[in-house]
Amino acid sequence: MKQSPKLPAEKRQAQLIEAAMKIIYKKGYAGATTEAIAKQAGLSKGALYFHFGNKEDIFFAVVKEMSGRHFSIITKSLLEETNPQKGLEKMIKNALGLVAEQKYFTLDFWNHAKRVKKIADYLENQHNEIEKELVAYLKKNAGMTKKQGQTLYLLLHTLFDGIVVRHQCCPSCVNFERLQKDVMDMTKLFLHKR
Amino acid sequence: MKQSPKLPAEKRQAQLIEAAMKIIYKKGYAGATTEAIAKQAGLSKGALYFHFGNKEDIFFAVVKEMSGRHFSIITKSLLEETNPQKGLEKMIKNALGLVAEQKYFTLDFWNHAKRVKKIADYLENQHNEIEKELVAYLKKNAGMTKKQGQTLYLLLHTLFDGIVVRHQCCPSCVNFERLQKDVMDMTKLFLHKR
DNA sequence: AAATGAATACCTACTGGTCAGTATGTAAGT
DNA sequence: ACTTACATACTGACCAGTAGGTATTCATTT
Repeated sequence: MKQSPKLPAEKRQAQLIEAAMKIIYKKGYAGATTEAIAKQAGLSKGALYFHFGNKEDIFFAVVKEMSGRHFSIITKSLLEETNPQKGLEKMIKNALGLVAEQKYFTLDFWNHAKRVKKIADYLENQHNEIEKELVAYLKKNAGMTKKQGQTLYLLLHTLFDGIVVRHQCCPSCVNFERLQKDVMDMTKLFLHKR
Repeated sequence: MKQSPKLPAEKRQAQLIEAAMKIIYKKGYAGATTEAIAKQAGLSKGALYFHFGNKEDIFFAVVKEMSGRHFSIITKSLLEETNPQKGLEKMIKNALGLVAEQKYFTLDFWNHAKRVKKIADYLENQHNEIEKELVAYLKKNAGMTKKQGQTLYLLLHTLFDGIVVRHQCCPSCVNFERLQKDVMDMTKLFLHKR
């Protein structure tokens, strides 16, 4: 293999992260060999290791990238609507869109991430950040208390996680439209009952 | 190591299955070496392989055993109550009890199971069997149509899955009592709104 | 009752494949 | 010429599965 022209570190790393995301998504963490990741990026394993200390660092970089994208999509959805019902609906719709388009974390990601403390901590922190955003949004636009906002978030997150699992374990069972409607009903109930 | 006295095949296999369950629960499928499983059973790897063809067969046997126990707990809960609200509550309570007591499938189980067709098929079949039981129960005791029963099951199952995920990714986030109450509210809503 | 032989359930040492990570070489760029 | 980003060949740890050995058990024979 001819040596690739050099690239600035951050461009090269972004390329490697994209490649790793694809392979890990497809084969799971264990199945994603560093060889396969390097090949997907059109580079050598040596190049991969030049940029990342070990396989776990690669995975962490992938998780951060994906998590950042999710965060961005969610907060953007909320920002676009001041009506709480509409804001939540848009958020739910877009979040489920990620799953349907196979752009969200899989069971395998979770399974590995939770075993690595720094990654688990990072994801928990992201979880808290999103919660903060939503709670602030609901407080401002729906007059909810912090506690109520947190409860709604937990419930929605739980439903969402469940949908991810269902989608992966039994794709034919999951009717996204139906579930989206149910999740929205839940949201409505919560907004009007508190 | 002194050779263990012989046991009837089914007793020995049950012993190995229990051992495998423990180790796989603790370390995940990949982390559960055949050596560790054998050691947990107080036997040798050779003995393990005498009874099971390969590691996957061991895992399949474990999944079947656990799944059978879940099925039994769920159907028993329903049988004990003819009042639908009470029956569902008992079922939900006992199901969540499995999770809280760390007796239910983990992300790791799912993650591996879904990659092995015969296991995925088996679990899907179990899923359908439980659905049948619940649908029949709701039809008989709540006058629900099959479709409605199926929808409620999917929703409950989704919530349940989400709770499993939450519990594993962030144990401190999961207030079982709170979530149980929310799940029951969901159920109530469904029972009264249809 | 004790001895013997056969079957089989179990044990131990081994094999070979896999792959994360590394040492060394070299091409790209200044 | 020098630095560094990248490539290649290699290393060693790990572990599922296997081959050969042996202890346990039961049935038969003495």
